Amino acid sequence: MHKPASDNAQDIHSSGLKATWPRIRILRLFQQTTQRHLSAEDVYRSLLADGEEIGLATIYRVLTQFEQARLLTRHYFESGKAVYELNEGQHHDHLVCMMCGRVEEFCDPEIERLQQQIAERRGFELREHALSLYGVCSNPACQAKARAESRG
Amino acid sequence: MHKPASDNAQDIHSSGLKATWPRIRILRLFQQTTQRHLSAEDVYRSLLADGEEIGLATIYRVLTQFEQARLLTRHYFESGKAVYELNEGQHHDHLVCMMCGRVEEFCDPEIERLQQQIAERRGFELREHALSLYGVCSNPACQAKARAESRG
DNA sequence: GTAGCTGCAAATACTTTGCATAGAT
DNA sequence: ATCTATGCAAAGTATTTGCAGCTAC
Repeated sequence: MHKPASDNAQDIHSSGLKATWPRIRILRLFQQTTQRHLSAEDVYRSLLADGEEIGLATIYRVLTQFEQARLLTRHYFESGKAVYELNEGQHHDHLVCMMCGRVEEFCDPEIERLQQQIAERRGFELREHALSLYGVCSNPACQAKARAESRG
Repeated sequence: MHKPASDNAQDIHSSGLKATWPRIRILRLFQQTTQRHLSAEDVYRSLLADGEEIGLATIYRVLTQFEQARLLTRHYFESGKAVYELNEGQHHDHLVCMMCGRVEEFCDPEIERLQQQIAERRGFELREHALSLYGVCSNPACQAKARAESRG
């Protein structure tokens, strides 16, 4: 049985999940989109725009399963709603623009080391962490918006 | 007009809010409780247990106002629901036990400095940040629970 | 063939809002 | 007296679940 080079069905299958069409499409979306961080609603609308009508309930279920299978990771970003991103093994943190919502990623080994040290010193066995920086990005539109808000 | 030494009505009043009974009780709860981080529901139940029946809607409104007035700060802690804590001016980050939910606070100037540096380097004007470490605390019950879970 | 998956609709959890009444200054 | 706050109930968003039919293996 031959499979296309970029077939993600294997990734799904090796997580103990059946390689169904909705799952293949959802995973592919994360692999191909330029917008790395997507909410359930974002996924629903993206697929719909692509001609795939997949029920929201299914999307929520699949995102949860993918997170448990460590294909995706989940974040909250102070927004009260979850966003997911492709888990590519390498840990990283986030820098979020409060004006346009753009998210950049970074990883600072020194910060990682200090975190580990802090946890140890307090008798915690560190399992994971979330560091998000919020600010205003270099886009002039964002800076203008920020000024307008502070006047507001 | 005299007021008791620890009267928090002033704090409320100087934020442009009327010093009403619900507000006084809610702020006092944060000032006196040992559990620093409370959700709206937590506040509702604490006050109820104390004989104060204050509507949930009011609690949500007051928490939002207090946050805007910078008397409280809000966090999400990856839980999908907001928790608030007293804002005592000094910034700090959080260390959360994934087993018992206990939250410790810490502040590491070196991490703060590195964050600032990372934001600058990418042209972001840093406004705020959230760093939460998740792990298992030193309580033996938590460690046992962690082992049980990993056995699945 | 069968265990596991999907869609739908209903349920749940958290939070916000409209409106009439009550309260603070 | 006036402007604001509260309580209730209803609406809104985000997410989960029960169930009957469909699909991958």
